[in-house]
Amino acid sequence: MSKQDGSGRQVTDTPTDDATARILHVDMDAFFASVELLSRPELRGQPVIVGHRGQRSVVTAATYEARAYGVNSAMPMAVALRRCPHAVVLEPHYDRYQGASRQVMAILGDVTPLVEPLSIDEAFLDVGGARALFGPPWHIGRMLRERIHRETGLVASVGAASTKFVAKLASSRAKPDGLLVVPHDDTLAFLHPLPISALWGVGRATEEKLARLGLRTVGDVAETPVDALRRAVGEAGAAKLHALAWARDPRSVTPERAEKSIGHESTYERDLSDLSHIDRELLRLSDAVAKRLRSGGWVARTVAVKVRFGDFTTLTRSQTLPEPTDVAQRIAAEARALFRAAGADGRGIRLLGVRAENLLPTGAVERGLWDDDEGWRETEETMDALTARFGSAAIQRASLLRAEGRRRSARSSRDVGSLD
DNA sequence: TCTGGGGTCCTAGGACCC
DNA sequence: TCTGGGGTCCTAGGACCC
Repeated sequence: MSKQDGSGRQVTDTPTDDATARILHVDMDAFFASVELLSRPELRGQPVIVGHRGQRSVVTAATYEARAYGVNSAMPMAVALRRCPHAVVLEPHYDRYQGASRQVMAILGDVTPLVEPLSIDEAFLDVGGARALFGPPWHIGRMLRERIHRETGLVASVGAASTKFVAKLASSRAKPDGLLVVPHDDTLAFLHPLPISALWGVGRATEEKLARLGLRTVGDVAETPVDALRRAVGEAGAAKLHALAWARDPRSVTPERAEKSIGHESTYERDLSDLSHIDRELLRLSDAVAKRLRSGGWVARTVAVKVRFGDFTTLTRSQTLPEPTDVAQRIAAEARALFRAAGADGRGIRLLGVRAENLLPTGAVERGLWDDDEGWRETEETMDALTARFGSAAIQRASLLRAEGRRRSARSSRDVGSLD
């Protein structure tokens, strides 16, 4: 591992020529707040919070100066301002963050096409093939940090390791404004002393379950038999946790990932109770969903609504449609029916949400590529056309659906047979 | 402390099929 | 006639991540 500065944090300029650390995790520091400071340079060095000032709003982002007062993302704004009354609160500007994100992702794309954006402000890179051009991972990390700062005025931290999971841990350890390379041979020494909450997928609930088994560190999880973990966190969770605790993470960097659902939701300053108002909101949310479906080239087979009441209890209801849609009125009609069937009216509504699930590429039905009974019509021409238009990730999903279509087709022909 | 909005993944039960 | 085990889909809810 690279050397450390006085605070125990790894500094950036220690050459570590280690080709095993081929996965980079690039994570922007206090991203939204930093973007805001670009247009408000006079606020540098002050505690700044990004978020609405509403009764029910939360902190979207905070500068490190604000974090020193115990202010964090997702914290209720009221709490944040109690902790740091003199903080400057700025309204978010998502279009600016999108723009900055595109700039940063473009810089990453100059190093390798193997860039997988994880969110608006972080991405994985596989630099295994970029070594000949750009040098070892630490050198690429340093170059990226410099370029990002020079060209956008923003600060990124970078972690490098042999797996995604450890690379991400490395970048968070390097923050703020740092670079940390964890060579393969140092991985377990780096990983095992960390608290279990460092494991991906371990939040408060899982942490408490594991604490009941007496587990505190990642090393503790590594030494626990999978069977014992399974009883605490279930089948998939146990396998995943145990693997991660031994730094086994087979996930590769995959640049294109098809969306699986598209949704919008709103929390209201005052609870809604008027049904016509609720219907208008469901239409507004459905319209936003439908617009994004159409611009992404999707139709949805399933519509889901989410309702949160004044007491914060939450329910979801969903319905798979006889035919997929990207039409706002159709989605809204389903959302309204689901809302009524849930028996939710009469109580104060704090939040409404509409989500489209089970997405299919648009035009598949109309062009005869998809049939509700037969699924995908598998011809070379249709598959080529689909791949060209939607990318391979969408087509992977499509072939799953095609298999489903075959089963359904088999079922319906049996049904016909039984009627004879 | 009193809890946003965008998502993903997992579990569990019932329906249905072989 | 009564029965088992395995698989998938659909739905609801919950945990988690940024």
